[in-house]
Amino acid sequence: MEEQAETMPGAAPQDYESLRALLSSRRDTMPKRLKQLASFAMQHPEEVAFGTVAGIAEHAGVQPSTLIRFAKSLGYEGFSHLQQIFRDRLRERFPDYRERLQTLRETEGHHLHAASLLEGFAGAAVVSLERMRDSVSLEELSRAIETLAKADTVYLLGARRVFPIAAYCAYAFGKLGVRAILIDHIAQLGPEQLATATDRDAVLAISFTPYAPVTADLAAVAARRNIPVVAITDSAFSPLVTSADVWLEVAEADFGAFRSLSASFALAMALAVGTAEKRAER
Amino acid sequence: MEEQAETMPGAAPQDYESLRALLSSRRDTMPKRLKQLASFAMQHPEEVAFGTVAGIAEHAGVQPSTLIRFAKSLGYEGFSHLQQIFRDRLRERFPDYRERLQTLRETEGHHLHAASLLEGFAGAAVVSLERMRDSVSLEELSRAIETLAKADTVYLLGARRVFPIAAYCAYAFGKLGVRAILIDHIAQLGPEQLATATDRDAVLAISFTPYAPVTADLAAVAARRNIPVVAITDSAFSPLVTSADVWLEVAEADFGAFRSLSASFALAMALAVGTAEKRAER
DNA sequence: ACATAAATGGAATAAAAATTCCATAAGAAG
DNA sequence: CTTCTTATGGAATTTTTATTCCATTTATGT
Repeated sequence: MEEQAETMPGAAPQDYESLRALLSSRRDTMPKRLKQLASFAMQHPEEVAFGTVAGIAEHAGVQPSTLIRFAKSLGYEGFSHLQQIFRDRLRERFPDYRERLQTLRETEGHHLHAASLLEGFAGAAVVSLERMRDSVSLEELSRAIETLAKADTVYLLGARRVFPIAAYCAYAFGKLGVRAILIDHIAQLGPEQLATATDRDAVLAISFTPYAPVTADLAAVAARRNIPVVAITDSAFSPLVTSADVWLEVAEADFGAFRSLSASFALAMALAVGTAEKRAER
Repeated sequence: MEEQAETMPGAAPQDYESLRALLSSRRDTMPKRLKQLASFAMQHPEEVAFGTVAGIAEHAGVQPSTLIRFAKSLGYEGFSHLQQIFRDRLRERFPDYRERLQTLRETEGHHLHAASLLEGFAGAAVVSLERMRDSVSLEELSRAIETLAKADTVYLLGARRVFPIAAYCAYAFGKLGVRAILIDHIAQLGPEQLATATDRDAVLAISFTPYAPVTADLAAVAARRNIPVVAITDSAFSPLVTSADVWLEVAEADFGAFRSLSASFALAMALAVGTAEKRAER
């Protein structure tokens, strides 16, 4: 009775999709570490395709031997065998729009609408990002980073449609160890939330058409009090421009009535990380 | 005078396109076996990316040692180093990537850092969006839209990193005339904010690794009370999956320690608009 | 044709990687 | 609480893979 040992007798999935399915179906019965690995593998398939046992184990936070156990528990002979599945997947696929349109065309009526909505928003986001890549002034971006890096505390200003960006900045700055205060204007306390700012701090203000009056007003107040203002906005005609020491222009594309926020997010992230790194230099 | 040995002093191409260029420029001056190998490599790049020295040597009809000589003659430390270039190309499977890097390389030192940060975050966003386009299940997306369209009120659940998405949904649903309540968990009142929800409403829960416990907990509470739960999450192993009636998978790419949110945003927008339109049909 | 340098094949060696094994810990069943 | 099973971490081992080295061949210039 030796040797039968592992779970599935040779019934290991031979392609990525079946593997994915198997993993999903087993997610409730897997031991902790194996589950952890399964999750990692689905999130970083390229890493599994190219990495070494030791490297992947480290990134996934498990022991090397766990990878082998994992592969065997799925029916493979060893990790190398499992890795082959991940590699095959990368070999096959190359990006093409042709394929995408084809898929869209083949989508049955029932799902067609959902498909085109998703395609539309994803498309708008990609366009925005592409456009930003060669429209943002690096000169200004560097200056913005300088300004924020010098500040003691960064006050984050963004209302309505762009509030999510300001909220994300609060998260990112926090994680990076940069003191930041999100002016969320709760109970209409915006002015009071900003009241503690001095000229040794800085304001990061975000606003797009139609410009929320609060943001413009508070930015103006800050400027009058000599607090450095960095602005992210969509044109030279924005009310923020007059209050800003440095301003960055981002033109987002829209789909239907909704404009993308992707480019602004990317820009905000670059600002946050840039600021933290510049501070670390000191 | 030993050790200088190889042709180019460390000036090895760092990306596929430069390598390609170097190879064609040397086409006429290369010795027979190296030329043979160069030609093979250009014709079977995947094989070079995935294969072993012995395997590739056999296919290309040369000795294993020739591969090492080949790599060194191009300025690499060894074959493994050269192979990395081929692997990177498969990882970053996007057409104009090359062009991007070129621009980056031309950027002057002063702004280089800002430029690469921006490029990195924009790149991660685009990768996420592309990936989502062929990984999201339209079937599930349609079901999610159905579920939300039937609901009286949509309760929005998202904490920490993904809070901005939930906040944006609140904005979008509001504009579209769909009643929605953002559970912002202010003063730790999350459970109370959700208390008024009934089985005629629905919850839209969003959470990615590392999953914020609140979100999982509240989603579980909702499920127990028979409130339909739609989840946006990053893998089948997410704690949200067990509570969800429908769940949508989005795997975001990251740059440095920060993961993109672009794909999730696009998906959330599609959900919101899809929901509003479906309601209008009635 | 000869001398010299460059290129090649192939075995030997070194390095890196995958896999096994076992002691211990955590968990389930009684 | 005890016993038995399953899961886990980590070192030891084996296997695979890359690289080096050198004897031999092939090309190059005089």
